[in-house]
Amino acid sequence: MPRIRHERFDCSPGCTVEGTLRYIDGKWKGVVLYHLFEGTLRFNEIRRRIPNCTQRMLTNQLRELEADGLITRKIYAEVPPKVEYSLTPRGRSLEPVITALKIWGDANVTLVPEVSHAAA
Amino acid sequence: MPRIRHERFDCSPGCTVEGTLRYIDGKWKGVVLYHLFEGTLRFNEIRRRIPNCTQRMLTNQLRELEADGLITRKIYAEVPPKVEYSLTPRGRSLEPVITALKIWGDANVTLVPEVSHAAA
DNA sequence: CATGACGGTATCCTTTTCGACACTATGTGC
DNA sequence: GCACATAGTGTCGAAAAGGATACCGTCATG
Repeated sequence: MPRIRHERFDCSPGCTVEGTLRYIDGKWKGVVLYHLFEGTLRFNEIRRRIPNCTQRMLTNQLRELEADGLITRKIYAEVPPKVEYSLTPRGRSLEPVITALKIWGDANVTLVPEVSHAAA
Repeated sequence: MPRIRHERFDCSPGCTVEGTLRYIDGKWKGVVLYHLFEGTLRFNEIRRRIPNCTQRMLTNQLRELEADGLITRKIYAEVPPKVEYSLTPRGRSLEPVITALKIWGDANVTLVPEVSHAAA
């Protein structure tokens, strides 16, 4: 959960940039959203796509995304539990943002093991 | 300084999304970059544009942006110190990303004082 | 002589984040 | 009767991020 970056987002024109970051910040939110653009996924399907994320962390990130109205959680009252996650329209509207992030990353981040101050 | 999100960015296709976030995460980096798109700015010019950011924090953010090769720092050996910050080409290449962030924020974040789990 | 502007540092402390690990319930397969 | 899969929750502790505050040197101005 990112800190509350500001109380209001009108302090300067660039503030809404931070406002958006508030939603997609959180160690795994970007990737989770990215995978949900493919379509609805079950909990463990997401887990398998993001192996480094612990179960607890994934739950947290999903809960925050849900609280922010970006995804919905659909529970099936079945015997082996089944929960499906999918994007809300609001979540889907983030697609250009995630795409921009991915394009830049593909061009500038690709397979860089240590990025600058990682050693500090 | 954001934690090292992954060691490598090839774990899944969405990973470069996180890779990009690594650069613009940090409480004030997004806004700093945003303001530098206007053009070169001196230290205190940036400060005045982001009043809620403490001097120490601003210094930190600028140093990290510099270490990541997104901005350059030009020191003039003058009597009242003068330091100018401007974007590198790499930093400027983030413009579509910041713009996407801003567009979404303007449409979805505008003037929301408390955003969801802020009270938690 | 004191104050302010400039561009920072250093130190301390609190809050947040995140990872490890254990634990839950139910039903199925072996 | 035991393990496994599902989708979680709870607790603990370390590390990182970030805020508050004080301090630095120099020159100009009042």
